[in-house]
Amino acid sequence: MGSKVTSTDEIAELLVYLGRAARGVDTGSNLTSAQWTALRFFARANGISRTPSAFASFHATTRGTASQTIKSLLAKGYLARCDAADDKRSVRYDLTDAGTQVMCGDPLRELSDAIHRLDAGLKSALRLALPALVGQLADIRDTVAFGTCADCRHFSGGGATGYCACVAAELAPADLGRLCISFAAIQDRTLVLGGADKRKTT
Amino acid sequence: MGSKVTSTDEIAELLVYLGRAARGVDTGSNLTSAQWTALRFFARANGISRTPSAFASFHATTRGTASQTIKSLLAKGYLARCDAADDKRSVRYDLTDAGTQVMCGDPLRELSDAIHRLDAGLKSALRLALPALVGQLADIRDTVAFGTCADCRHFSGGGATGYCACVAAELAPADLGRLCISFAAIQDRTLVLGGADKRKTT
DNA sequence: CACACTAGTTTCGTTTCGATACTATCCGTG
DNA sequence: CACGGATAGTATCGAAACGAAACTAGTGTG
Repeated sequence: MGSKVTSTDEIAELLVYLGRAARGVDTGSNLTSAQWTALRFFARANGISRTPSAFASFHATTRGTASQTIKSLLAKGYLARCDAADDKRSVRYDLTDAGTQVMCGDPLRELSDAIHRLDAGLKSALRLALPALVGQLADIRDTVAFGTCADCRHFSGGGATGYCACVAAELAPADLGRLCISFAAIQDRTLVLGGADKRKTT
Repeated sequence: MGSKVTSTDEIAELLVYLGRAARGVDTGSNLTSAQWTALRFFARANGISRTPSAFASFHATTRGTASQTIKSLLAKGYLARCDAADDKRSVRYDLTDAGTQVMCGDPLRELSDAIHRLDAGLKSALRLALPALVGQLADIRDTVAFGTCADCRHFSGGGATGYCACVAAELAPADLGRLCISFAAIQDRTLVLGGADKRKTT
């Protein structure tokens, strides 16, 4: 094989291309690409997911590297250490006010603008297809996926609040719709392999 | 300001996430992420686009870095220097047999598989939405976009052959459907999902 | 309580990448 | 034709990003 190019391959290429192009140009506040990804993650993840380990698996890197990235953001004053969990090993990082401030200059905004300009049909198609794709990929790799409650198998109930079968509790409105490390994609397919919670961190 | 999260932002995040996750695990043939991207590009670009400069703008990097990546692939014997243009400054690189061989182990295959498993409707939606998105992004940034003839404004005529208004000539079948540096996106694409509203597997 | 395991951090060496400078070639203008 | 200015490609260097490994500390299971 190798020489036959299907539309599937083309889609894959475009995804990689967009993912790289999305890094954009850093205007002003000089953060590196990794730092932006981290800041974005901590801005968007729910309480139980704002940890170095969770960010490491989200960013597909090691915990050591993740720790370094976080440290640099701490030094800049954009993140604050905030350990308030029952597990004393665990550390939670929150965005500071300066952190939320600087997020306004996120270079990803360019990509958001481009998406915003898309035809509404195309946009909602993306809104459906991409989470599904993330789920498929995580399934193939047998790794953790990330996603938000709306696409999560653990979630039930709609409206302003809802129930998460994973933490076994009603969700705070603030955490609803945020990135979650315990996310498990809803699969259209019937071939789902069993485990609801498959985690693997090296 | 920055705290309201729209579905647009979610899409952008997912694209970045997928783009990074798509790097996959390198099985066997140890090429770096940049080297894979280069190899993929030279495998998929048409004649006038297989140059260091074109790759540099495709990969959103500098010509110097692009040159280095290419050099490493030359050393491995996956690319061959092949300057046959009228412009003596310009250099064209082609994949060697070993290069096409090694492309079979492309880690991007995992992502392709994931796409392949998607519902057909979602997949064709991606096939429409992503090129449009690339076009919008290039438009906002005022940079070059990359794409294939099917989505290109310069292209007309269908079937096995077609006319490219940019090179002002009929295209060789081999170059039809390959990446082109002179690509210009068709702007107003809308999603027309046929009557078959798909929700199920296969 | 011993053992295995996980969370987080630090250190170190490799690799990668961007900025810069340099050469060769093309092209337009007088 | 000569002379700039622009463009294609390359080489060099320093900063950073990253992965691997070692280390500390807390958890939980037998």
